[in-house]
Amino acid sequence: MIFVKTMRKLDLFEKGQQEIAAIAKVMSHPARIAILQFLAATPTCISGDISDFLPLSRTTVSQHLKDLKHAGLIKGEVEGLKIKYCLNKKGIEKMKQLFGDLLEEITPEEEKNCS
Amino acid sequence: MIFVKTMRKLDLFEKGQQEIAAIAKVMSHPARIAILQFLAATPTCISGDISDFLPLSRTTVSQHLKDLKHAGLIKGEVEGLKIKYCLNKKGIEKMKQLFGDLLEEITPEEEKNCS
DNA sequence: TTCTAATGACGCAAACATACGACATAGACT
DNA sequence: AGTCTATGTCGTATGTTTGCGTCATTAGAA
Repeated sequence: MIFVKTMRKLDLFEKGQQEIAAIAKVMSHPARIAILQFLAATPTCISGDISDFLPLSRTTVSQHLKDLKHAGLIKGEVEGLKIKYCLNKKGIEKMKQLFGDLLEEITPEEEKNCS
Repeated sequence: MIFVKTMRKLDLFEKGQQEIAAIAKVMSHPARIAILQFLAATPTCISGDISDFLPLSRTTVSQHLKDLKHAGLIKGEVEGLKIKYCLNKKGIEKMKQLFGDLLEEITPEEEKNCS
């Protein structure tokens, strides 16, 4: 493997670090947060009225949905012409555990503080 | 405010969504995760042997440290020529709470699942 | 069959992130 | 003063993300 100066070096890190970074990246845009919240709050797993709900074009929302789906945080289910989206319990749980473990690991103990 | 086609629309979202997205963005690179873990594991808040520890150039690590500092997750303290870095308890706690609240909010209840 | 509506895929332009070498600075040590 | 060392800043090349318009597809309606 040849590394050019500007090549990303993500894979030089540990698998756990890569995993949490990947899931954090998905959460790093307010639109995707908003989509997750919308799906959590909407009892009937309604499809792309998500586009109407967000201040973004339908195309852009579709893109964000793809990212969320790819990360395993949501699921899509065809229902005639429309598509029902909803949270993927398994993916959300996974994320919860990843973040939980990390946050526990990096909780500072008082005596280690510099100032 | 004029929006060109390609302008980011981050500020069209709610403040809470922006906050969590911003903190998630900081966590979205394995190098920064690794730095936080290193600081948590190193009792003596050691400075830039972080660069030696990571498979990145000193300049790049410095950049990541700046990002973490800017996000309030770490602190730097000058000590003669060297600089002691360590976790910022307050920032870590804040992140913990933000993620905790969100994860609780988007926890799917069984009956809402599509499939 | 033909029309319409919901959606994803493709491709572009602007903005942003990553990585690094080269330079600048500032403390410590002759 | 000069020199070395630890560090940050700047510029720059390349890669990635965001946002959207346009197109193709597919399911239902007429």
